[in-house]
Amino acid sequence: MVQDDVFKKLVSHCKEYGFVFQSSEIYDGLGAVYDYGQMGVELKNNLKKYWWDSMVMLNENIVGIDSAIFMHPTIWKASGHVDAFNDPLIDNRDSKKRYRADVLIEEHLAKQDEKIDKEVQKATKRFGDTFDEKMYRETNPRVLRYQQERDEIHARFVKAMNDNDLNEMRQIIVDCGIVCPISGSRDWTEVRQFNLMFSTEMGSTADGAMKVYLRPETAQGIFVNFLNVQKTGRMKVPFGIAQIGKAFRNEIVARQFIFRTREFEQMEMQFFVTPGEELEWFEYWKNRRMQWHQALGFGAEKYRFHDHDKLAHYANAATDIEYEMPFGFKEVEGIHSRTGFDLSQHEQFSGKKMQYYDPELGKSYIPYVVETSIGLDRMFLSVMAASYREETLEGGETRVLLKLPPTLAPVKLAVLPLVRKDGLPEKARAIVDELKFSFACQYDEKDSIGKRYRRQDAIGTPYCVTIDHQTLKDDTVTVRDRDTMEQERVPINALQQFIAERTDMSQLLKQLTH
RNA sequence: GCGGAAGUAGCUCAGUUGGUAGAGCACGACCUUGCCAAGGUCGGGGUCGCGGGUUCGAGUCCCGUCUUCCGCUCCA
Repeated sequence: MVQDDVFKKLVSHCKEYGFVFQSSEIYDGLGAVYDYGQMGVELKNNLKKYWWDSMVMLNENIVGIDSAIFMHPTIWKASGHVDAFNDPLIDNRDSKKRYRADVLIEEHLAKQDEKIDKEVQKATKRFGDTFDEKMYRETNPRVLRYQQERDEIHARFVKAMNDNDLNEMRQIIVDCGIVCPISGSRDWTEVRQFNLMFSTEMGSTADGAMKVYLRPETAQGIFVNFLNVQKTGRMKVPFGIAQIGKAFRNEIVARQFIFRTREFEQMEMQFFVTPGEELEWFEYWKNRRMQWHQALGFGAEKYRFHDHDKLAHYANAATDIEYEMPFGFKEVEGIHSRTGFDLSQHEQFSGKKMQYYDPELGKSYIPYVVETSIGLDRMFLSVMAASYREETLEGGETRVLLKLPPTLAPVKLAVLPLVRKDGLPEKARAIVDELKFSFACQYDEKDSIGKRYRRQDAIGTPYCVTIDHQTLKDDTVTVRDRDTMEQERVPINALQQFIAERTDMSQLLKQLTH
């Protein structure tokens, strides 16, 4: 309830101060699509830089690429997305619940298996040691009948899935008398196909256009360029390829502000290793990635790993890094040991060898992949949630501030003349003109100095430089710290260094190297 | 997609039994003050989410629709 409140305020704050706007707002908005405003884009760019530098700059065996959003449609067959991202869905009219039709049928088949096993178990008890289970399964009329029913349904189900026959799937559900677990009713809607991939057409429609997809993940752009980068970059396993880019998923339900959107940005790094070493590297990247998050200083207790119990078909280890959002611990980053699945698939579908010749081992192999994949928009949300504060000051006044890591702040410093006369504005402008080549600066002379400080607090500006009458005499200014609200006097010619050593990206990156 | 709630100025909200839209903050100009927001004067800004309907008249009642939030569902 209280947390809910905080979340609402955060969303309002994002809009009011130009961080995040709803897409197409003047046309009533477009569902689950958001735009980043003048402050948001700066924060987002800084997050990208933090990630990119930590990957590409700090690791000599990691390089970046920027692959196109459009890719050959066969790539999505090879990756499994065409099949896996196509769910046949069915609704129960009484409970209003939605199910995956294939899951309902699979569950029914599993129940059928249980029934048979029960019969066998009963018989085992009855006959004791002399019981021949195999014989019993093959000859007992009741078991045979159950088994036959089950096999028939199974055969129909497999065929329906292969043919993508939605009507048949519904018919199986009806024929099996499958009921909704909630309502117990058999009042089912039609089965509808829901494709999580957006598609469009490439080329002239007159002479038969090609259906192409908007990529549902950036990873495949890395896999299909694996050999290009390895060969032209003379990369040796183990090495990694990093990429930041947009991806698109037509989510059935996309909610919770920018946590789940239909158009989103990923920062992914695929690390290619010798098969057999992947689990060590998986551990290595788990720790490296957690360190990256925690270096932001929001507190270690805000993060946790969530290991997957159920692994995807391509993975042999997987974990999420979760951050405690106002609505609970939520996945921000995934780390997966993807084995050789992706490259093998592309080898098979493209007919091209996707192998690496290892000079040390003296042989070729398909490298295994350890993936780190972070949702930039989620990361953005976690940073905003972690930074948003409402403070009560001595004297009962309140202030709203974004306690952003200075390195990530959209504006590094505001330059403020204490009064709008006596040449102070001119002096302030001169300072901005000098520092704007190094830092994102803001100049503000409107309203009282206290009000201006609060405005900067609200967008997370770490330092406010104030020009007063003493400045005119000795060329010093006061620098006010966002978090402590304390001021210190700094000579103008020392400002550049003062701000740099507190806001430069290297300050954050240096925490990662030990 | 289903159920529930909501949508009035940039933000937070008020608006009576239906009678032609308000407040605070924010924003702009000027004056004043000058180191932690909310002094003074003046001003800009809303076809009340959108579209229908009922009515002499709809922010208010009815229907549809869009968007957001919560729950369900989904998230290889």
